[in-house]
Amino acid sequence: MGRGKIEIKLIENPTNRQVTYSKRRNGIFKKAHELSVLCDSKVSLIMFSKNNKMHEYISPGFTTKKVLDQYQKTLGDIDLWHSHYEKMLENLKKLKDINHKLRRQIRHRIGEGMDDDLNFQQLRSLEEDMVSSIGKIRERKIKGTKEAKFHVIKTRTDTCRKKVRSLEQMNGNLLLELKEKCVIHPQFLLHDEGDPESAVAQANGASNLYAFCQHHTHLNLQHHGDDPGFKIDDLRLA
Amino acid sequence: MGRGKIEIKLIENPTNRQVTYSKRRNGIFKKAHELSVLCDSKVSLIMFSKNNKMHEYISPGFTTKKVLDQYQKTLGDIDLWHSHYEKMLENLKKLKDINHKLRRQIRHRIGEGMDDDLNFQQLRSLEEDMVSSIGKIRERKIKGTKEAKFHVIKTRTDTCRKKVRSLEQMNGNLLLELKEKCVIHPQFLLHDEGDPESAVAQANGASNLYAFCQHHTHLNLQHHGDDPGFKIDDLRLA
DNA sequence: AACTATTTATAAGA
DNA sequence: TTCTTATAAATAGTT
Repeated sequence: MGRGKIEIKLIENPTNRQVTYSKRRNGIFKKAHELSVLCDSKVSLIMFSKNNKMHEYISPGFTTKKVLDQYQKTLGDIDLWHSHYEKMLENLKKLKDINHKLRRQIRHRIGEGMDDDLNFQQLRSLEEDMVSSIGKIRERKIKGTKEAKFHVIKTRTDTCRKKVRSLEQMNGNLLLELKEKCVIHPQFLLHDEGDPESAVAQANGASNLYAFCQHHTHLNLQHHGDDPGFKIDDLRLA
Repeated sequence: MGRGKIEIKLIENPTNRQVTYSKRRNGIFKKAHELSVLCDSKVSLIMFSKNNKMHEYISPGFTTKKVLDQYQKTLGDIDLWHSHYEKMLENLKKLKDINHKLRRQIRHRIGEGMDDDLNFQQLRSLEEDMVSSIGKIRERKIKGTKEAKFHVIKTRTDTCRKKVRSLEQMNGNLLLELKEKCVIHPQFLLHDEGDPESAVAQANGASNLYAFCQHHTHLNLQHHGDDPGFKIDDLRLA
């Protein structure tokens, strides 16, 4: 309807297209409104232009939320996010349930909340169970003590060894110094020589000490924060 | 546009209205489609007639879910169910967290999972705590035993009393029978009379027995299923 | 559902 | 964007 008839296909000229979009949009909105008045019907009209600008018409006394609700209803609750939402509700309920049970269990184990819901047999079994648990904890405690003692001893031993090595190296250095002096003053050459193994041991000692330092210098923290184990994305709409 | 001009107001005649609804609806759908083709725009058109029949137009390559998503986006995620949904996600996460912690606590209390995450001090405190808890459980067990014994005694006493009452009533009945016989054979009238209190006691005994029966007959189960403590409606869209 | 006299929407131009 | 206007399209009332 206009000066000339047009084919219904994409309008290539952007300006022209924009003008047509604007005019026809208003036309549709007007007609949508007329329909909702004439026939008392509810209309929801949402449009996005090519540049993603949104325009909306909604019948008076109606809301987009109502439209969506009724839309769900009409389609029998099978579509869109509804089933997803239901699953989430279920999940929530289950978690609450589990939570409740866990809390109850703990209450019993700390000797509370047994007045209403535990019979004698259950109390006896709980007691037995806890006695055994305490046993495990004590074992663990003892094991922990032993390990701690062992650690102390091991640390002491290590420290001792380090001192020995350090002293050995020092010894080696002194020996070398001594040798140099002997070159200058050959008269000292008679002392502390003729034991090649000693020199080897000293060299190894120094080498080991160096290795030890390297080892500690290159230690890095490998722990990278906490992992919540829960991705919000997992529960978003797919 | 038509044979005559019409005012834009509700069409009272239902048939007429239905026809107009149908015609104009098609007109709008056609225009919506033309717009989406001519201007490459996305259109979502949802209508409900007065009798709640739904009709929908959606641009090709578009879905109602996409419309909704884009709608949310455009309105800045502030509207509709989105915030509600986010709250639910948060809730879910919190519950999972709490659950995790509770499980850990229980693991510790049954003497498991202590290798990585409990130091000696914590183990000692846990042990102390559990010893005290066992104390409470034992107390409770003893109390339970006493109550059980008391219950046995009480039951025995009650049974005994019931027997007494039953015998008293029987006695009363026999006495009445005896009196009747005395009317017929007055020669027996000399035995077992002249003690009015005895008759009163017997009458009371019988009355009590009746009351007891009534009491038990009218006992009803007052427990009405389980209450999940969780209303799905609470979490629906308001 | 089809027809058609009329009204309405709008394409092109300003 | 808005106004104008010739013309296409939609549709109210009728059959």
